[in-house]
Amino acid sequence: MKLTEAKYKFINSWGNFGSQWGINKTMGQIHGLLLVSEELLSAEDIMEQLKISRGNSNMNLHSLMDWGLVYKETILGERKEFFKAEKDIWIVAKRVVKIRHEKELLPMLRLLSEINGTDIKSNDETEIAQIDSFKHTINDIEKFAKQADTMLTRIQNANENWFWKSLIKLFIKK
Amino acid sequence: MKLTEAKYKFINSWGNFGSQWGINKTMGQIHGLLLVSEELLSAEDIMEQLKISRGNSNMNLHSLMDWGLVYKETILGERKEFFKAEKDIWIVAKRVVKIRHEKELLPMLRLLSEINGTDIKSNDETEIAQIDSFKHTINDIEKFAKQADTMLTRIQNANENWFWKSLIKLFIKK
DNA sequence: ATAAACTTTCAATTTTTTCTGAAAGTTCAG
DNA sequence: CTGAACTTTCAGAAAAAATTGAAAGTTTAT
Repeated sequence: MKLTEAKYKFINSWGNFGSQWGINKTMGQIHGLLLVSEELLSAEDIMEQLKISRGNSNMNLHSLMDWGLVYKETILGERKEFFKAEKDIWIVAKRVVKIRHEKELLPMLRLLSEINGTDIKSNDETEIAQIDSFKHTINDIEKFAKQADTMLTRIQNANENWFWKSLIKLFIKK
Repeated sequence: MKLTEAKYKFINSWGNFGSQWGINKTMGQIHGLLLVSEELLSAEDIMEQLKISRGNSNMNLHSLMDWGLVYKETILGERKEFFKAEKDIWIVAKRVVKIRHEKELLPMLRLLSEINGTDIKSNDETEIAQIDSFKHTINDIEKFAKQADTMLTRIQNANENWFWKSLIKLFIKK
């Protein structure tokens, strides 16, 4: 296989992969391209290599920077901005987990706790009978969500080697 | 708060939540509705309550069944099909993890191993210098993906209480 | 102060995804 | 059989998401 071909395959696959993780396809492709590029790339390089427009390139680079997956760098004497990817996959995963935690789990937790904290009333006979079961369901979900929340928070501060080693030990000891 | 209002809020939020987990909004809403309904619901009930079309209701119920999140039931003497949700959130989470594992991680693993298993060649001087670094990157990613794969596979067989208890212990002992 | 080099923005367009609803298909009681 | 009750399908419509590209904005060297 040619290097170019391998890179191309990887970049595309990384794009699809990303699009299932709340990162759109182009965003994933840009990250993929930067992952397999040793050199820094400019917005223009990216436009050319991925055949995308200036605006698209710019917008997604900024999203990637917001997510903390890509960094901006300057080369002395050059006017342009250059970019490089975070290549430590553990860090990449932690960043993705962090963002999704904030964007998805926290709002859900807020809602669940709001529902659980409110008195639920009804005038209708049939409905009154259902209140208990409803509260029970919501409560179960909240418990689960809280466990997940604790977990995700802790992963933020975990060290990779320790994390995998411990997890594997955990599952083996079973 | 009225029960109806609380349910409505939950269903909507569950829909949005789902749409970030590879489950489209309506699919999430149907699951949410079934989660907070004690009784079995028919496709028609769902259409009415969520104000969606027959086709939409049918299609998404089938997707939910494919995911293993909803079951079909029959009521003796009734011609219609009725549905109920899997209410054990641990099972729900495991099912979602399983599907995403298969749909997302496995294809990525296949690609990575393909790339890692192939000899990468090039005629271009500059490219030759890059091959090592490329292989290194892909290899790192593959290692990570394999760890995740092992983990996810094991979660499939884990028992909820044991899982959370062990994980929490793990993070505290740190 | 100017212009070249570069970045950002955003309305309009394109692409992708989801939804509708009517028609076709199935099942079953009589 | 027949037709009523119910389910499935799918082409077209609608909605949502992503992309373009040109214009506006910024920065820097001179």
